[in-house]
Amino acid sequence: MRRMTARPANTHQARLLRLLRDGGPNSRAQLGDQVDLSRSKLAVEVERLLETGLIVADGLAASRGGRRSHNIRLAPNLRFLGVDIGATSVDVAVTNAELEVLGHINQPMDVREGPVAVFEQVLAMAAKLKASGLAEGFDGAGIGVPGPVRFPEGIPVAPPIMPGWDGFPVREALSQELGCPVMVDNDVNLMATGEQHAGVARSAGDFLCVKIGTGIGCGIVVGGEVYRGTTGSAGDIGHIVAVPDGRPCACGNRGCLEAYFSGAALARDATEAAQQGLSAELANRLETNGSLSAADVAAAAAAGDATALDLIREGGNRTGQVIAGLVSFFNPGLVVIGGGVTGLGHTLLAAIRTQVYRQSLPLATGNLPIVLGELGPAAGVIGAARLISDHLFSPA
Amino acid sequence: MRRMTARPANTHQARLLRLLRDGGPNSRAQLGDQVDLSRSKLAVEVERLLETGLIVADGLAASRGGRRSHNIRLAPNLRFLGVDIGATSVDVAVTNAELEVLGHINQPMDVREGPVAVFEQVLAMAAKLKASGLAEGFDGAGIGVPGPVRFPEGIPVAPPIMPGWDGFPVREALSQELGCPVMVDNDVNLMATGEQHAGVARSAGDFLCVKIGTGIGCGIVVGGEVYRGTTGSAGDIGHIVAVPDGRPCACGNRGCLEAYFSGAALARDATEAAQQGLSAELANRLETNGSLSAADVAAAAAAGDATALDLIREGGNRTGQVIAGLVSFFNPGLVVIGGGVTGLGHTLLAAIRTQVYRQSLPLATGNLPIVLGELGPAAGVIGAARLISDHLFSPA
DNA sequence: CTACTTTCTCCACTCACAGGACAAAGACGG
DNA sequence: CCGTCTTTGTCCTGTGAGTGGAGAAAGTAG
Repeated sequence: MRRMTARPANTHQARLLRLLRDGGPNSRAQLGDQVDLSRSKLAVEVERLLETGLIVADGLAASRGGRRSHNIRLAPNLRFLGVDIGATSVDVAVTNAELEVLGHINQPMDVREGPVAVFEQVLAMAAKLKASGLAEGFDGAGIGVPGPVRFPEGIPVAPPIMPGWDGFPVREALSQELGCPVMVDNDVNLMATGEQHAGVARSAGDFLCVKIGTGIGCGIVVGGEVYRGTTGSAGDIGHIVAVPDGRPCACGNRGCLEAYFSGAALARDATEAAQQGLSAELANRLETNGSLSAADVAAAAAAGDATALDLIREGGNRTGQVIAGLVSFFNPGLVVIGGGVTGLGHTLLAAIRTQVYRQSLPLATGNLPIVLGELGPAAGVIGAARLISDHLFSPA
Repeated sequence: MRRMTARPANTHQARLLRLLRDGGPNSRAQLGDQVDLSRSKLAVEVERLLETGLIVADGLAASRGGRRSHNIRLAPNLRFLGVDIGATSVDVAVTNAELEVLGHINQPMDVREGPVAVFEQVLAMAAKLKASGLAEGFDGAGIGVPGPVRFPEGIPVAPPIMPGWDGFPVREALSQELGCPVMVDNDVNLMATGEQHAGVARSAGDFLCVKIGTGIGCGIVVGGEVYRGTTGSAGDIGHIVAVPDGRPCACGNRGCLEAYFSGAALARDATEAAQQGLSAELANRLETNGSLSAADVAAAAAAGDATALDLIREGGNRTGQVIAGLVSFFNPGLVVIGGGVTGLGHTLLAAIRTQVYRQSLPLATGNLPIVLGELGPAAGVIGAARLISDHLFSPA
């Protein structure tokens, strides 16, 4: 099937497409109220968009006391692919033009196997979603990778946990394979984008989105736009020094945040605690599973295990100390905590909150919500879909 | 005398005014090359600006092989007032429309005496500059204050070191007194603005400007625009925790950066060292002056005093550790070090560089210059003039 | 059937702007 | 001194985006 070929011809059309994406179907009159254009001009632009097939006018809305309006909506067959590549698993989802998730698959994977193997798996997952009848094809795809990206070109640069990806032209390669436009970004930035589009950060202008998974990263949003830094590594807070001359870290330095807290560090510390006989609960799980993960610690904590709770609290304290510094520096209007460890829930959140409210400036924390993300694993894929849709809904 | 009453009527005019401000006098043809407007349209806008008196056409430039061009320049009698209020002194300067400093006065002052007393002094200093013939009046004034500011209203909010200023309508009050438009910002932001306009940061898009004076602050520039945060306290890094559970700080917490390094901390540590007999050089100066300042430490260090050098190095290390964290987080393209302690020079810079290059991510530090500001005490007043000129050279 | 409301279309008019023709003013060679 | 070339600046007309009003279309309420 022939996919979306047209792009908005001007900023008015782009504006209209985004309104329809974010606000759902609308009449011409309602659109007119939002865009500050004369009805005549609006009608012209809508007509042109109808010609391109990007939007359709289907059926009439109920009357509101006068002539019934035509329902204008984005083409119902538009489909975006959202891909969120983590360190140990992939999420792939299909959305419609309104970025509603129609289907979502998660599979384990090892990012270190390199781009070729990973993309093979991603394409198979995409094919599976297609086969299930959710899409006839994709009009665009957004990809998140767990490392810094040279954004304009969509190429990972010097990613620590996925060395085989350095310099691999992700955007170009996937665009070729999928036959549609592709945009690539850091997974943390996409989580922030997702929470901004459909989650807790909907009304926030400047906010931070801390993702605690295998590692720790932070999405930075300034004035509604993701800030990526000079070389695309902004938000890479996992190796900020939390304790001067502290624990050795895998990166070669000492005292990095990730040496104290992250999915990996938590699993390691829990294993150690179990082996030292500090917690029967954890030892039990270790024996059953052969190894411990962050999820095990979460479960143990939920069961009331004191050691697990201590580990979470201590990690939260360290993380909170670092976030406190970032809050003083950046003065955000909101801090979102997300990622794989969200399962640790309110114990973690409480520890982080305590540190931030205690250490940051009162003026910066005065009215600062610190909350868990509300989209969970969907945040990344929604953010990815939003990324490509923002790109496609821009003047060509 | 009647001052500047007009404002640019549209973005084209604003653009032209800024070009003339930043690039100096120009012909219509040269302007046309820079603004991507047709000559006809350009001629119209220039004509209108000439009518308002914001620009003047004086004399003809030398021929470049054809008809001689008219020199277009900003009205030569335009004057901006730049005020930089520090903790212990004020800088006041007059600039022309091109933001060149025509006269600059510095006087000691205590910001804790409150806005009324301070403004009396500032107005006297402005009158002095006026009396010396540098200005017949001011077309606008920019003011920097050492604390957070609610920017749109120009009102300090909860400033720690100047409690008497909390909520004082600085912008409105000064605008009334001076009879011209006034803009207010944090002094650190203005230093960043100054270095961006006329200093080392001229070509930087995203950069940090760390000001080490009585306290420590950091100006954040994102995409060429100062980032102020949600409540105007962004960049307030003095009370970021450098050492968990470290030295007690005046703010009530422990281990704050300012407890380890700042003009005040350095003076205190030097006094202590002198009293403990660790340094003859410092003891000497203490006896002579009755007290020690950061400048004394700088002088002692310049004379080769080991204790002074150690103090600077140690402070630089602590500061560098904090900056390293910010560099990982923000991934700037440049870090500028400035403020009163610039006199500590390369000993300080070397310590900071060492820490940053050692602790931050290689990708973030790969091509990251860390340099001293080049404008010294003029940075703040130039930034202040730039602030008000940006405001006035915007469409009304 | 009339009065009123809301939605949408059509049309004439305005205005910003581009782009070319052209005038002004000088350099330079003969 | 004169023609030719170059650069600068002005004038004028055509075009296309956009506005705003008139009015048609399609309803509801009485």
